[in-house]
Amino acid sequence: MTESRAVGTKGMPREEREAQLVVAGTEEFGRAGYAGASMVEIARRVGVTKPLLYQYFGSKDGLYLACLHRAGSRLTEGVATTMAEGGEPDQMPLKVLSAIFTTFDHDRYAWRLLRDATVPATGDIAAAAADYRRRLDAFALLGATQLMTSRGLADPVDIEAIAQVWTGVVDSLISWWIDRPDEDAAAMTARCARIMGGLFGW
Amino acid sequence: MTESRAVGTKGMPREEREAQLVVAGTEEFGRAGYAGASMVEIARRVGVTKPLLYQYFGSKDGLYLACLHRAGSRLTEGVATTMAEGGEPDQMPLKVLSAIFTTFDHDRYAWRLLRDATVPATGDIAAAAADYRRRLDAFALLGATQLMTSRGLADPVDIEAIAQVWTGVVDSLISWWIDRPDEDAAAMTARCARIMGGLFGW
DNA sequence: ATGCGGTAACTTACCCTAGGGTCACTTAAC
DNA sequence: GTTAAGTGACCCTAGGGTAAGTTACCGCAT
Repeated sequence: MTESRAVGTKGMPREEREAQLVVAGTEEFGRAGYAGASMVEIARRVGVTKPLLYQYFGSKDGLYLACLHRAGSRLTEGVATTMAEGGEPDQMPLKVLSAIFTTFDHDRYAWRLLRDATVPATGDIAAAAADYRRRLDAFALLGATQLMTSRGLADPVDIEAIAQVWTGVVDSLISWWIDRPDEDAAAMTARCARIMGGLFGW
Repeated sequence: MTESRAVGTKGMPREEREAQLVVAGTEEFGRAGYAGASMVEIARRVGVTKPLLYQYFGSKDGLYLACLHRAGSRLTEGVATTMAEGGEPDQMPLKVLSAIFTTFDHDRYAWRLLRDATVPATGDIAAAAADYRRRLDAFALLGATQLMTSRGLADPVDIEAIAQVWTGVVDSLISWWIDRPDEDAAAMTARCARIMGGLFGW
């Protein structure tokens, strides 16, 4: 903890402090949601006061957007890379999960920012989050289509539903993981492999 | 809508008005979360003002608890009844889904109250919600255990994870359903049957 | 080496509004 | 005329947002 420094201490360069604040913000927004999170609490976590937070990010929305863009871009890039590698449709879900777990091992709340229901219904945040969700949903839809056509189930609305359920599965796996900090990405991936094997009879 | 009545109109009996307010509250809390929902907005939906809401429910927490208890008891009772009927482990998930869809066809937001991350971390609401979740999780755990032991997968931690994923699946199905008001409970159940058939190769 | 400005990091103390919560009152119905 | 349904107008606090100042560091000229 940066702590008990005298007033006016220079502290650390802006870039580094911003990174700290984005990490703290991601955790707090992820935990309590946009509406439930408090700016002073986020500042306090880093050992700094609110005005600095506002100087760097302008507003609560500004901070949220910074957190959201970091989470969203890392997520979409990671998933895009994994999907681009291709492979058996049956194997894709596990590969994608593995990529997500590895990327967010030390940042487990990030995923939740894209699916926070408490952000204002209109505005920059809603638009940005919807955009990231749209991109991820497109991947999910692609994966679901490949998986289902390989099994002769082709109703497009069913496939939409499957894609959404898939994101819900990721959601709940991450929530479960958040509550078990000792389980690392590799263990989590292995667990999912085992579970899917058992459930789908592979 | 009860609308444009003159001031001081007797209106309707308390019981009926309370029921309306609980319905409106459930929708608003479900949509925006505890932290994001506004009491005046909930009153406005019913065509009434805030003081009446407070006279009947005492506080925001009081209203939330009323909504939560209605949702939670209906849910746990419905699931308990369905689980008590017994049947093939493979068939239970669909039976439970069917019960949930039927019970909440006209009250689709109710499910979300049990899983709202924006309620204060301590206090009556958190305790009550945790209790309902605990009961539902126990059913999920039971179902997951039966399903998995029938397939020779017995790691208890894996089963915990499966149970949690199951609740996440319900969550995302309901979210998907909320966005498609024309799909009724029967259609939703049929869709799930089709999807599970395709995915699990039944 | 020292003093001295400029700048960047950071704070204290404040403003302002949204929204939770209350009071005193009005009117319809029996 | 008593009671229950309902209201307009208010209070108060939490929390988003800001203004003005304080201190440390760095580069530089002497």
